[in-house]
Amino acid sequence: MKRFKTGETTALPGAEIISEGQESRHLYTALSGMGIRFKTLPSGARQVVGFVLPGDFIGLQASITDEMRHGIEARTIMRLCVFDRDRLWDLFRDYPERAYGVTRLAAVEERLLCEALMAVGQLDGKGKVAWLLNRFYRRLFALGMERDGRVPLPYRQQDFADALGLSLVHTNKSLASLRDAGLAVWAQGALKVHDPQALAALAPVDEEFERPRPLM
Amino acid sequence: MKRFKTGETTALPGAEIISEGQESRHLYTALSGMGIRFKTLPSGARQVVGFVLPGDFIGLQASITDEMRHGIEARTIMRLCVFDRDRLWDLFRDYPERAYGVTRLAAVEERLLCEALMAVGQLDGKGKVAWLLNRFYRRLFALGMERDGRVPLPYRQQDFADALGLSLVHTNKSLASLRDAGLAVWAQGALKVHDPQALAALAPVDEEFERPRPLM
DNA sequence: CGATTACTTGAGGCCTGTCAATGATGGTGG
DNA sequence: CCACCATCATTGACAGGCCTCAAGTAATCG
Repeated sequence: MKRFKTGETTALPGAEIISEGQESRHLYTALSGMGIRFKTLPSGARQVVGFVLPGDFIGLQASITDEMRHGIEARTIMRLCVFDRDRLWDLFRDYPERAYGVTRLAAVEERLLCEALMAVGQLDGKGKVAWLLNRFYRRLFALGMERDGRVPLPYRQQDFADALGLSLVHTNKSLASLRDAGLAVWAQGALKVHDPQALAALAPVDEEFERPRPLM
Repeated sequence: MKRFKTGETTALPGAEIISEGQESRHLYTALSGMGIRFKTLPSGARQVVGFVLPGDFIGLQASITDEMRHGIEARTIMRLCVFDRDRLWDLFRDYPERAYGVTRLAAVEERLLCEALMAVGQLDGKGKVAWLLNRFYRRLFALGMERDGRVPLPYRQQDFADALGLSLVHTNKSLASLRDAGLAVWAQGALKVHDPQALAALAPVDEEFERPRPLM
Protein backbone atom coordinates (compact mmCIF):
# COMPACT_ATOMS: atom_id res chain seq x y z
CA MET A 1 0.00 0.00 0.00
CA LYS A 2 2.94 2.31 0.33
CA ARG A 3 2.66 3.09 -3.33
CA PHE A 4 -0.60 4.90 -2.67
CA LYS A 5 0.35 6.68 0.49
CA THR A 6 1.44 10.23 -0.14
CA GLY A 7 2.10 11.34 3.41
CA GLU A 8 0.68 11.99 6.85
CA THR A 9 -1.05 14.94 8.45
CA THR A 10 -2.20 16.04 11.83
CA ALA A 11 -5.57 17.63 12.55
CA LEU A 12 -6.25 19.63 15.70
CA PRO A 13 -9.48 19.44 17.70
CA GLY A 14 -12.18 21.41 15.94
CA ALA A 15 -10.38 21.38 12.59
CA GLU A 16 -12.41 20.56 9.49
CA ILE A 17 -10.63 17.80 7.63
CA ILE A 18 -13.09 17.78 4.76
CA SER A 19 -15.84 20.33 4.21
CA GLU A 20 -19.39 19.64 3.13
CA GLY A 21 -19.79 19.81 -0.61
CA GLN A 22 -16.07 19.90 -1.14
CA GLU A 23 -14.40 18.04 -3.97
CA SER A 24 -11.49 16.58 -2.08
CA ARG A 25 -8.39 15.44 -3.89
CA HIS A 26 -7.37 13.30 -0.97
CA LEU A 27 -8.41 10.19 0.83
CA TYR A 28 -7.51 9.57 4.46
CA THR A 29 -7.21 6.80 6.95
CA ALA A 30 -7.46 7.79 10.59
CA LEU A 31 -4.39 6.46 12.36
CA SER A 32 -5.30 7.82 15.76
CA GLY A 33 -7.75 10.23 17.34
CA MET A 34 -11.47 10.69 16.83
CA GLY A 35 -13.81 12.93 14.89
CA ILE A 36 -17.34 13.33 13.59
CA ARG A 37 -19.08 13.17 10.25
CA PHE A 38 -21.87 15.69 9.86
CA LYS A 39 -24.34 17.33 7.52
CA THR A 40 -25.73 20.83 7.95
CA LEU A 41 -29.18 22.12 7.08
CA PRO A 42 -29.77 25.62 5.69
CA SER A 43 -31.47 26.34 9.01
CA GLY A 44 -28.16 25.65 10.73
CA ALA A 45 -29.28 22.39 12.27
CA ARG A 46 -26.51 19.84 12.26
CA GLN A 47 -26.91 16.10 11.93
CA VAL A 48 -23.99 13.97 13.02
CA VAL A 49 -24.10 11.02 10.63
CA GLY A 50 -21.19 9.12 12.09
CA PHE A 51 -18.13 9.06 14.27
CA VAL A 52 -14.60 8.63 12.96
CA LEU A 53 -12.50 6.17 14.95
CA PRO A 54 -8.96 4.92 14.40
CA GLY A 55 -8.79 2.74 11.32
CA ASP A 56 -11.69 4.44 9.61
CA PHE A 57 -11.60 5.53 6.02
CA ILE A 58 -12.40 9.14 5.19
CA GLY A 59 -13.37 10.60 1.86
CA LEU A 60 -14.22 7.52 -0.15
CA GLN A 61 -17.52 9.11 -1.08
CA ALA A 62 -15.78 12.17 -2.48
CA SER A 63 -13.31 10.06 -4.40
CA ILE A 64 -15.93 7.99 -6.06
CA THR A 65 -18.82 10.40 -6.54
CA ASP A 66 -16.89 13.64 -6.99
CA GLU A 67 -18.19 15.35 -3.91
CA MET A 68 -18.56 14.87 -0.17
CA ARG A 69 -22.09 15.30 1.05
CA HIS A 70 -20.97 15.48 4.63
CA GLY A 71 -18.05 17.13 6.39
CA ILE A 72 -15.46 15.71 8.74
CA GLU A 73 -14.31 17.47 11.89
CA ALA A 74 -11.69 16.40 14.39
CA ARG A 75 -12.64 16.14 18.06
CA THR A 76 -9.20 15.21 19.35
CA ILE A 77 -5.79 15.51 17.81
CA MET A 78 -5.84 13.14 14.85
CA ARG A 79 -3.07 11.60 12.85
CA LEU A 80 -4.10 10.90 9.30
CA CYS A 81 -2.62 8.84 6.53
CA VAL A 82 -3.08 10.62 3.22
CA PHE A 83 -3.80 8.97 -0.11
CA ASP A 84 -4.15 10.46 -3.51
CA ARG A 85 -7.63 10.30 -4.88
CA ASP A 86 -6.56 9.77 -8.48
CA ARG A 87 -4.80 6.59 -7.53
CA LEU A 88 -7.95 4.92 -6.28
CA TRP A 89 -8.67 3.72 -9.77
CA ASP A 90 -5.15 2.32 -10.06
CA LEU A 91 -5.86 0.34 -6.95
CA PHE A 92 -8.98 -1.15 -8.46
CA ARG A 93 -7.07 -2.04 -11.60
CA ASP A 94 -3.94 -3.47 -10.03
CA TYR A 95 -4.95 -4.74 -6.60
CA PRO A 96 -8.37 -6.34 -6.71
CA GLU A 97 -8.03 -7.74 -3.19
CA ARG A 98 -7.51 -4.22 -1.91
CA ALA A 99 -10.37 -2.90 -3.96
CA TYR A 100 -12.55 -5.60 -2.49
CA GLY A 101 -11.43 -4.49 0.95
CA VAL A 102 -12.39 -0.92 0.22
CA THR A 103 -15.84 -1.96 -0.89
CA ARG A 104 -16.19 -4.03 2.22
CA LEU A 105 -15.35 -1.02 4.35
CA ALA A 106 -18.06 0.90 2.52
CA ALA A 107 -20.53 -1.90 3.21
CA VAL A 108 -19.70 -1.92 6.91
CA GLU A 109 -20.11 1.84 7.01
CA GLU A 110 -23.51 1.43 5.43
CA ARG A 111 -24.49 -0.99 8.15
CA LEU A 112 -23.61 1.51 10.80
CA LEU A 113 -25.77 4.07 9.05
CA CYS A 114 -28.69 1.67 8.88
CA GLU A 115 -28.43 0.96 12.54
CA ALA A 116 -28.26 4.65 13.35
CA LEU A 117 -31.33 5.31 11.25
CA MET A 118 -33.12 2.58 13.13
CA ALA A 119 -32.17 4.07 16.47
CA VAL A 120 -33.07 7.64 15.54
CA GLY A 121 -36.33 6.62 13.93
CA GLN A 122 -37.68 4.04 16.33
CA LEU A 123 -36.28 4.47 19.83
CA ASP A 124 -37.24 7.00 22.47
CA GLY A 125 -34.74 9.38 24.01
CA LYS A 126 -33.38 7.01 26.62
CA GLY A 127 -33.12 4.20 24.09
CA LYS A 128 -31.27 6.35 21.61
CA VAL A 129 -28.65 7.36 24.12
CA ALA A 130 -28.32 3.77 25.33
CA TRP A 131 -27.81 2.64 21.77
CA LEU A 132 -25.07 5.15 21.08
CA LEU A 133 -23.21 4.38 24.29
CA ASN A 134 -23.43 0.68 23.60
CA ARG A 135 -22.34 1.11 20.03
CA PHE A 136 -19.31 3.14 21.09
CA TYR A 137 -18.38 0.67 23.77
CA ARG A 138 -18.39 -2.20 21.31
CA ARG A 139 -16.53 -0.46 18.55
CA LEU A 140 -13.85 0.79 20.90
CA PHE A 141 -13.62 -2.56 22.63
CA ALA A 142 -13.06 -4.20 19.25
CA LEU A 143 -10.28 -1.71 18.63
CA GLY A 144 -8.60 -2.75 21.85
CA MET A 145 -9.17 0.61 23.47
CA GLU A 146 -11.01 -0.77 26.48
CA ARG A 147 -9.16 -0.69 29.75
CA ASP A 148 -10.58 -1.76 33.05
CA GLY A 149 -14.10 -1.57 31.68
CA ARG A 150 -13.59 1.95 30.43
CA VAL A 151 -13.24 3.34 26.94
CA PRO A 152 -12.24 6.86 25.89
CA LEU A 153 -15.12 8.99 24.61
CA PRO A 154 -13.83 12.47 23.83
CA TYR A 155 -17.07 13.92 22.53
CA ARG A 156 -19.47 16.52 23.82
CA GLN A 157 -23.08 15.93 24.74
CA GLN A 158 -23.97 18.28 21.89
CA ASP A 159 -22.41 15.79 19.46
CA PHE A 160 -24.61 13.06 20.88
CA ALA A 161 -27.66 15.28 20.63
CA ASP A 162 -26.90 16.08 17.00
CA ALA A 163 -26.33 12.42 16.23
CA LEU A 164 -29.56 11.25 17.83
CA GLY A 165 -31.89 14.03 16.78
CA LEU A 166 -32.46 15.07 20.39
CA SER A 167 -32.07 18.41 22.07
CA LEU A 168 -29.02 18.94 24.22
CA VAL A 169 -31.15 19.23 27.31
CA HIS A 170 -32.99 16.01 26.73
CA THR A 171 -29.78 14.19 25.87
CA ASN A 172 -28.37 15.28 29.18
CA LYS A 173 -31.43 14.12 31.07
CA SER A 174 -31.40 10.76 29.30
CA LEU A 175 -27.76 10.31 30.22
CA ALA A 176 -28.58 11.14 33.81
CA SER A 177 -31.37 8.59 33.72
CA LEU A 178 -29.03 5.84 32.54
CA ARG A 179 -26.47 6.86 35.12
CA ASP A 180 -28.97 6.83 37.97
CA ALA A 181 -30.21 3.43 36.82
CA GLY A 182 -26.65 2.14 37.14
CA LEU A 183 -26.31 1.19 33.47
CA ALA A 184 -23.45 3.38 32.28
CA VAL A 185 -21.51 6.45 33.28
CA TRP A 186 -19.95 8.85 30.83
CA ALA A 187 -17.81 11.57 32.36
CA GLN A 188 -14.41 13.13 31.95
CA GLY A 189 -14.15 11.91 28.40
CA ALA A 190 -14.44 8.27 29.39
CA LEU A 191 -17.32 5.79 29.31
CA LYS A 192 -17.83 3.00 31.78
CA VAL A 193 -20.56 0.45 31.13
CA HIS A 194 -21.85 -1.23 34.27
CA ASP A 195 -24.69 -3.27 32.85
CA PRO A 196 -24.11 -4.21 29.20
CA GLN A 197 -27.14 -6.49 29.07
CA ALA A 198 -29.57 -3.90 30.33
CA LEU A 199 -28.14 -1.47 27.81
CA ALA A 200 -28.53 -3.97 24.99
CA ALA A 201 -32.08 -4.68 26.12
CA LEU A 202 -32.93 -1.02 25.68
CA ALA A 203 -31.26 -0.84 22.30
CA PRO A 204 -30.09 -3.85 20.32
CA VAL A 205 -26.70 -3.51 18.66
CA ASP A 206 -25.62 -5.62 15.73
CA GLU A 207 -22.84 -7.97 16.69
CA GLU A 208 -19.56 -8.77 15.03
CA PHE A 209 -18.32 -5.44 13.94
CA GLU A 210 -15.25 -6.83 15.64
CA ARG A 211 -14.50 -8.81 12.55
CA PRO A 212 -11.07 -7.66 11.37
CA ARG A 213 -11.29 -4.71 9.07
CA PRO A 214 -9.04 -4.46 6.07
CA LEU A 215 -6.24 -2.07 6.93
CA MET A 216 -4.93 0.41 4.49
CA MET B 1 -22.01 -8.97 -17.62
CA LYS B 2 -23.85 -11.95 -18.95
CA ARG B 3 -21.17 -14.15 -17.50
CA PHE B 4 -22.35 -13.28 -14.03
CA LYS B 5 -26.04 -13.39 -14.61
CA THR B 6 -27.55 -16.68 -13.57
CA GLY B 7 -31.19 -15.97 -14.33
CA GLU B 8 -34.23 -13.89 -13.58
CA THR B 9 -36.97 -14.09 -10.99
CA THR B 10 -40.26 -12.48 -10.22
CA ALA B 11 -41.34 -11.34 -6.78
CA LEU B 12 -44.97 -10.73 -5.88
CA PRO B 13 -46.18 -7.83 -3.74
CA GLY B 14 -45.47 -8.57 -0.11
CA ALA B 15 -42.89 -11.21 -0.87
CA GLU B 16 -39.63 -11.15 1.09
CA ILE B 17 -36.78 -11.21 -1.40
CA ILE B 18 -34.12 -11.32 1.28
CA SER B 19 -34.73 -11.82 5.00
CA GLU B 20 -33.06 -9.99 7.83
CA GLY B 21 -30.00 -11.79 9.09
CA GLN B 22 -30.02 -14.14 6.17
CA GLU B 23 -26.85 -15.23 4.46
CA SER B 24 -27.93 -14.86 0.87
CA ARG B 25 -26.18 -16.72 -1.89
CA HIS B 26 -27.57 -14.36 -4.48
CA LEU B 27 -27.26 -10.81 -5.58
CA TYR B 28 -30.03 -9.04 -7.46
CA THR B 29 -30.64 -6.08 -9.67
CA ALA B 30 -34.17 -4.74 -9.76
CA LEU B 31 -35.25 -4.63 -13.38
CA SER B 32 -38.72 -3.31 -12.69
CA GLY B 33 -41.07 -2.80 -9.78
CA MET B 34 -40.49 -1.34 -6.35
CA GLY B 35 -39.84 -2.53 -2.82
CA ILE B 36 -38.59 -1.54 0.60
CA ARG B 37 -35.52 -2.20 2.71
CA PHE B 38 -36.27 -2.57 6.41
CA LYS B 39 -34.95 -3.52 9.80
CA THR B 40 -37.04 -4.88 12.65
CA LEU B 41 -36.65 -4.30 16.37
CA PRO B 42 -37.33 -7.03 18.95
CA SER B 43 -40.29 -4.90 20.00
CA GLY B 44 -41.71 -5.35 16.53
CA ALA B 45 -41.09 -1.77 15.43
CA ARG B 46 -40.01 -1.59 11.85
CA GLN B 47 -37.67 0.95 10.34
CA VAL B 48 -37.75 1.34 6.59
CA VAL B 49 -34.14 2.15 5.72
CA GLY B 50 -34.63 2.59 2.01
CA PHE B 51 -36.75 2.08 -1.06
CA VAL B 52 -35.80 -0.21 -3.92
CA LEU B 53 -36.36 1.29 -7.36
CA PRO B 54 -35.61 -0.08 -10.82
CA GLY B 55 -31.87 -0.27 -11.38
CA ASP B 56 -31.05 -0.72 -7.71
CA PHE B 57 -28.67 -3.32 -6.47
CA ILE B 58 -29.87 -5.72 -3.76
CA GLY B 59 -27.79 -7.85 -1.47
CA LEU B 60 -24.34 -6.36 -1.89
CA GLN B 61 -24.07 -6.11 1.87
CA ALA B 62 -24.75 -9.79 2.28
CA SER B 63 -22.29 -10.71 -0.42
CA ILE B 64 -19.48 -8.76 1.07
CA THR B 65 -20.06 -9.03 4.81
CA ASP B 66 -21.67 -12.48 4.96
CA GLU B 67 -25.01 -11.34 6.24
CA MET B 68 -27.81 -8.93 5.46
CA ARG B 69 -28.70 -6.69 8.35
CA HIS B 70 -31.90 -5.59 6.70
CA GLY B 71 -34.59 -7.36 4.73
CA ILE B 72 -36.05 -6.63 1.31
CA GLU B 73 -39.75 -6.83 0.57
CA ALA B 74 -41.54 -6.26 -2.72
CA ARG B 75 -44.36 -3.71 -2.87
CA THR B 76 -45.29 -4.30 -6.49
CA ILE B 77 -44.55 -7.13 -8.84
CA MET B 78 -40.79 -7.03 -9.34
CA ARG B 79 -38.59 -8.53 -11.98
CA LEU B 80 -35.15 -9.33 -10.69
CA CYS B 81 -31.89 -10.14 -12.37
CA VAL B 82 -30.07 -12.78 -10.34
CA PHE B 83 -26.32 -12.99 -9.86
CA ASP B 84 -24.25 -15.52 -8.04
CA ARG B 85 -22.66 -14.22 -4.91
CA ASP B 86 -19.49 -16.26 -5.29
CA ARG B 87 -18.74 -14.62 -8.58
CA LEU B 88 -18.54 -11.15 -7.10
CA TRP B 89 -14.91 -11.73 -6.34
CA ASP B 90 -14.30 -12.85 -9.93
CA LEU B 91 -15.73 -9.56 -11.03
CA PHE B 92 -13.31 -7.63 -8.85
CA ARG B 93 -10.43 -9.66 -10.21
CA ASP B 94 -11.30 -9.63 -13.90
CA TYR B 95 -13.37 -6.49 -14.47
CA PRO B 96 -12.02 -3.64 -12.39
CA GLU B 97 -14.22 -1.08 -14.15
CA ARG B 98 -17.25 -3.06 -13.10
CA ALA B 99 -15.94 -3.43 -9.58
CA TYR B 100 -15.46 0.31 -9.45
CA GLY B 101 -19.05 0.72 -10.59
CA VAL B 102 -20.28 -1.54 -7.81
CA THR B 103 -18.41 0.47 -5.22
CA ARG B 104 -19.82 3.63 -6.69
CA LEU B 105 -23.31 2.23 -6.30
CA ALA B 106 -22.54 1.51 -2.68
CA ALA B 107 -21.31 5.07 -2.19
CA VAL B 108 -24.48 6.51 -3.71
CA GLU B 109 -26.56 4.27 -1.49
CA GLU B 110 -24.64 5.58 1.50
CA ARG B 111 -25.50 9.11 0.47
CA LEU B 112 -29.16 8.32 0.43
CA LEU B 113 -28.86 6.89 3.92
CA CYS B 114 -27.09 9.99 5.17
CA GLU B 115 -29.77 12.19 3.77
CA ALA B 116 -32.47 10.05 5.33
CA LEU B 117 -30.74 10.21 8.69
CA MET B 118 -30.62 13.97 8.36
CA ALA B 119 -34.32 14.14 7.58
CA VAL B 120 -35.39 11.78 10.36
CA GLY B 121 -33.12 13.41 12.90
CA GLN B 122 -33.58 17.10 12.19
CA LEU B 123 -36.87 17.83 10.46
CA ASP B 124 -40.33 18.03 11.95
CA GLY B 125 -43.18 15.86 10.76
CA LYS B 126 -44.22 18.02 7.86
CA GLY B 127 -40.62 18.48 6.75
CA LYS B 128 -39.94 14.76 6.86
CA VAL B 129 -42.87 13.94 4.64
CA ALA B 130 -41.96 16.78 2.28
CA TRP B 131 -38.43 15.43 2.06
CA LEU B 132 -39.54 11.92 1.22
CA LEU B 133 -42.00 13.05 -1.44
CA ASN B 134 -39.38 15.29 -2.98
CA ARG B 135 -36.76 12.60 -2.86
CA PHE B 136 -39.09 10.14 -4.60
CA TYR B 137 -40.07 12.63 -7.22
CA ARG B 138 -36.46 13.32 -8.13
CA ARG B 139 -35.33 9.73 -8.18
CA LEU B 140 -38.26 8.64 -10.29
CA PHE B 141 -37.88 11.63 -12.57
CA ALA B 142 -34.24 10.72 -13.11
CA LEU B 143 -35.39 7.22 -14.02
CA GLY B 144 -37.67 8.66 -16.69
CA MET B 145 -40.80 7.53 -14.87
CA GLU B 146 -42.36 10.98 -14.70
CA ARG B 147 -45.30 11.62 -16.93
CA ASP B 148 -47.29 14.79 -17.02
CA GLY B 149 -45.89 15.85 -13.67
CA ARG B 150 -46.83 12.58 -12.05
CA VAL B 151 -44.73 9.68 -10.85
CA PRO B 152 -45.87 6.25 -9.66
CA LEU B 153 -45.66 5.75 -5.91
CA PRO B 154 -47.05 2.33 -5.04
CA TYR B 155 -46.37 2.45 -1.30
CA ARG B 156 -48.60 2.66 1.75
CA GLN B 157 -48.65 5.50 4.23
CA GLN B 158 -47.47 2.99 6.78
CA ASP B 159 -44.28 2.55 4.78
CA PHE B 160 -43.72 6.29 4.90
CA ALA B 161 -44.39 6.35 8.62
CA ASP B 162 -41.88 3.54 9.20
CA ALA B 163 -39.31 5.29 7.05
CA LEU B 164 -39.64 8.63 8.78
CA GLY B 165 -40.04 7.51 12.36
CA LEU B 166 -43.53 8.96 12.56
CA SER B 167 -46.81 7.40 13.57
CA LEU B 168 -49.20 6.46 10.82
CA VAL B 169 -51.69 9.02 12.06
CA HIS B 170 -49.25 11.86 12.07
CA THR B 171 -47.92 10.89 8.66
CA ASN B 172 -51.42 11.08 7.31
CA LYS B 173 -52.01 14.49 8.84
CA SER B 174 -48.72 15.80 7.51
CA LEU B 175 -49.65 14.59 4.05
CA ALA B 176 -52.99 16.32 4.36
CA SER B 177 -51.23 19.49 5.41
CA LEU B 178 -49.00 19.44 2.32
CA ARG B 179 -51.99 18.68 0.14
CA ASP B 180 -54.06 21.52 1.57
CA ALA B 181 -51.13 23.87 1.11
CA GLY B 182 -51.07 22.96 -2.56
CA LEU B 183 -47.56 21.53 -2.51
CA ALA B 184 -48.07 17.93 -3.52
CA VAL B 185 -50.78 15.33 -3.78
CA TRP B 186 -50.22 11.62 -3.32
CA ALA B 187 -53.19 9.43 -4.06
CA GLN B 188 -54.10 6.35 -6.01
CA GLY B 189 -50.50 5.20 -6.06
CA ALA B 190 -49.30 8.30 -7.89
CA LEU B 191 -47.57 11.46 -6.75
CA LYS B 192 -48.05 14.87 -8.29
CA VAL B 193 -45.83 17.72 -7.17
CA HIS B 194 -47.38 21.14 -7.65
CA ASP B 195 -44.77 23.32 -6.01
CA PRO B 196 -41.29 21.78 -6.14
CA GLN B 197 -39.60 24.88 -4.76
CA ALA B 198 -41.80 25.11 -1.70
CA LEU B 199 -41.18 21.43 -1.09
CA ALA B 200 -37.43 21.87 -1.41
CA ALA B 201 -37.61 24.86 0.94
CA LEU B 202 -39.15 22.64 3.59
CA ALA B 203 -36.61 19.89 3.06
CA PRO B 204 -33.44 20.28 1.01
CA VAL B 205 -32.64 17.37 -1.27
CA ASP B 206 -29.16 16.69 -2.58
CA GLU B 207 -28.99 17.24 -6.31
CA GLU B 208 -27.53 15.15 -9.08
CA PHE B 209 -28.52 11.71 -8.15
CA GLU B 210 -29.51 11.77 -11.79
CA ARG B 211 -25.92 11.17 -12.72
CA PRO B 212 -25.90 7.97 -14.78
CA ARG B 213 -25.64 4.92 -12.61
CA PRO B 214 -23.57 1.99 -13.67
CA LEU B 215 -25.91 -0.68 -14.95
CA MET B 216 -25.43 -4.29 -14.20
C1' DC C 1 -71.28 -7.92 -2.40
C1' DG C 2 -69.13 -9.01 1.95
C1' DA C 3 -64.65 -8.90 4.11
C1' DT C 4 -60.34 -7.15 4.51
C1' DT C 5 -57.09 -3.59 4.09
C1' DA C 6 -55.97 1.16 3.74
C1' DC C 7 -57.01 5.98 4.58
C1' DT C 8 -59.05 9.87 7.35
C1' DT C 9 -60.26 12.55 11.29
C1' DG C 10 -60.92 13.89 16.27
C1' DA C 11 -59.64 13.97 21.39
C1' DG C 12 -56.47 13.65 25.13
C1' DG C 13 -51.96 12.85 27.18
C1' DC C 14 -47.01 12.15 27.23
C1' DC C 15 -42.48 12.85 25.47
C1' DT C 16 -39.43 16.10 24.02
C1' DG C 17 -38.08 20.98 22.73
C1' DT C 18 -37.37 25.68 24.26
C1' DC C 19 -36.19 29.05 27.55
C1' DA C 20 -33.55 30.22 31.46
C1' DA C 21 -30.40 30.05 35.18
C1' DT C 22 -26.73 27.85 37.83
C1' DG C 23 -22.65 25.02 38.49
C1' DA C 24 -18.38 22.86 36.88
C1' DT C 25 -14.19 22.85 34.22
C1' DG C 26 -10.22 24.49 31.84
C1' DG C 27 -7.40 27.95 29.79
C1' DT C 28 -5.40 32.78 30.16
C1' DG C 29 -3.22 36.70 31.90
C1' DG C 30 -1.96 39.80 35.62
C1' DC D 1 -1.55 32.02 42.70
C1' DC D 2 -5.81 34.00 41.83
C1' DA D 3 -9.21 36.58 39.10
C1' DC D 4 -11.39 36.24 34.81
C1' DC D 5 -13.52 34.27 30.84
C1' DA D 6 -15.21 30.76 27.71
C1' DT D 7 -17.01 26.39 27.08
C1' DC D 8 -19.53 22.59 28.63
C1' DA D 9 -22.70 20.17 31.87
C1' DT D 10 -26.82 20.23 34.84
C1' DT D 11 -31.42 21.20 36.40
C1' DG D 12 -36.26 23.22 36.51
C1' DA D 13 -40.55 25.16 34.39
C1' DC D 14 -43.50 25.38 30.66
C1' DA D 15 -45.31 24.73 26.01
C1' DG D 16 -46.03 22.18 21.95
C1' DG D 17 -45.49 18.46 18.61
C1' DC D 18 -46.32 13.89 18.19
C1' DC D 19 -48.26 9.41 19.87
C1' DT D 20 -52.09 6.57 21.29
C1' DC D 21 -56.71 5.41 21.28
C1' DA D 22 -60.84 5.21 18.83
C1' DA D 23 -64.24 5.55 15.33
C1' DG D 24 -65.68 6.19 10.78
C1' DT D 25 -65.00 6.28 5.53
C1' DA D 26 -63.08 4.63 1.30
C1' DA D 27 -60.92 1.33 -1.58
C1' DT D 28 -59.52 -3.31 -2.92
C1' DC D 29 -60.27 -8.19 -3.68
C1' DG D 30 -62.18 -12.78 -4.04
